[in-house]
Amino acid sequence: MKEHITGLIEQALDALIAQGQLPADITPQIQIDHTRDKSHGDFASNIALTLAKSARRPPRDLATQICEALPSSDLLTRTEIAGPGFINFFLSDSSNQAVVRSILEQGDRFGHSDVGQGRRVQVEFVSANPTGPLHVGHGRGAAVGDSLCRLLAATGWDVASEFYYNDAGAQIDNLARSVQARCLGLTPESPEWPDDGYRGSYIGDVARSYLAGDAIDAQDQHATGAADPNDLDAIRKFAVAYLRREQDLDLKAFAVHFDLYFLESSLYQSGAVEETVERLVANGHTYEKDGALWLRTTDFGDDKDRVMRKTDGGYTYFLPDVAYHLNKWERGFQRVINEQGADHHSTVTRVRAGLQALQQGIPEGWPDYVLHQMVTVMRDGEEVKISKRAGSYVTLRELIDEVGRDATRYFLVARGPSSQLTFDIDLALSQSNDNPVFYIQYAHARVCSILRKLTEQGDSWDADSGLGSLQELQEEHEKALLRRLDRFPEVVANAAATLEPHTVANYLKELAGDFHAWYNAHKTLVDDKPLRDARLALSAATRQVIANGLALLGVSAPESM
RNA sequence: GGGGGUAUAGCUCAGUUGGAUAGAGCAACGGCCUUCUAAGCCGUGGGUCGAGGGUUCGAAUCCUUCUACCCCCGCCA
Repeated sequence: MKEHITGLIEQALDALIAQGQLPADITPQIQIDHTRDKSHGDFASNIALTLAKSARRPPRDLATQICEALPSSDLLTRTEIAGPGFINFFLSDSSNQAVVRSILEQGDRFGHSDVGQGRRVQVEFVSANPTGPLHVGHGRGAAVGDSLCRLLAATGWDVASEFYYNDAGAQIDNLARSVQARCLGLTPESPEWPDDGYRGSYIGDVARSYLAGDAIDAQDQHATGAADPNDLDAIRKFAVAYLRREQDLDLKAFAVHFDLYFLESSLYQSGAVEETVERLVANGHTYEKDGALWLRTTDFGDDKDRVMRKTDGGYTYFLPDVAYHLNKWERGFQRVINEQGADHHSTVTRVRAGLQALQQGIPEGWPDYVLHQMVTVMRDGEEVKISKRAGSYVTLRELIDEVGRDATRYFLVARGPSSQLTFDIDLALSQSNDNPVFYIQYAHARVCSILRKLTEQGDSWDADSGLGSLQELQEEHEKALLRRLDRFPEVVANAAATLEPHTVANYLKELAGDFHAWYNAHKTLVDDKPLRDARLALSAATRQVIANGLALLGVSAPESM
């Protein structure tokens, strides 16, 4: 529709230029906006305002001329000049109602598009090391990352989701020593407890399971426990598998799927890390200082250079990160999106710098990052500090168990990633009725209920009849709902383009609001059959869009509540 | 000290990328269920869009300077 109006304006401008009313050298940027206030029509353009200066004409005069030059269109009933020089476009009823047919015809594909054109995109998210269960911060990453995958898939991208983790570094050693200490009967209070050991009670669970000889099958890790508390390698392997399995269960409960789990250790085994170092050295972006090997990241916008090989010969974490991203590039992902917590912000510059220093033709701003700000958790009116080492934090699983998967996902995805998020458990529990996710789901369930009622009455609904009598939809509530439904594809496209899933959540809240208002004001199952069928068509279309939108957020659309 | 983020109603937050009179939900108050699900609807009150300056037809939105809070700034990941 926007394209249609843009085309009309273009024709009008061309005509005015041909008549010599406008200078030929203007370069109009035609912008069509949805109106905020329906008294301003359905769409508005500021074209006369932006052209006023170069045309040296008062904007309202210009607007009048443009309006007069507009070709006629079946889709419009009228245009008007308003305010300082806006041109408002009023759509005909039939063009407003056409969206119902589109929705019912396209079904669960309504709102999808093909802007991605089948290009590949990789989304990496969560990427938690297997040193403990997933906490609420990981949950935000999971909710946002998974929703991004769904949005990108819906807009025509070929999406690959990936989870990257370190199964061999210092933190894993720490994990193994912590589990070993538990195997030996130590507790975090013991004087012999390892420095910086993981203190959470789950470490004791891992130790017991190890000693019991349990067999662990995770998505990508398998191990069997042994009785020997002195076999640190066996403990390490077991602990990693055990905690990976825990995380798998967390992710499963959250309905989040990964196409690939990528091990940092594989980059060492394949020689990718060494190769990366050699290329960086060969390209002359490195130097030796204090017995360490440095990368001159300041050449690429960092505020200071970074150590890549430590004096002990080991590599700092960011070097495998660079090797990993080179690997992504070499796998053919011209677009990569990394969703991570904002506390990893400093790695963005370093990884990009390392990739530039490799001189492999990787674009400067590659890869994309979506950084979500911290989640603070409130319980009993107090902030719960997240500390894996101290073992005091709220796990994702606890949240899912307490407030449900749908509410948890919705809460975590409904805010812009760049905003800090407070997850108030007490609020989510005690006032779960006020949770917006129920409000949206309720709208969906209500439509299902109407259709059930129809069936109970021994009646059935004829979609063709409904689509044939859409002109019956003349109530203001119905027009508002039609306008809202029409915007869904644009909302999806915009959310995918800006990587902001929360805009879908906001849209759904508004859509549900429009529906509830209509539902209360006007009965659907009326005796007047054409009107009834038209309303059923509108209801079914609303249900479809709610279901499609919730699917993008990974939230279910229940048929009854 | 440097980098990133945030600041909008009492609280939690939107604000369609610079448009017309800044919006929801909670909380407060008052209404609506013998009628398709009241987890709903309708109404009332509530604002110096952190502060100052700038850009222009037009700013919550862009630029700039401050202020406050959060996160990073390790040869940890």
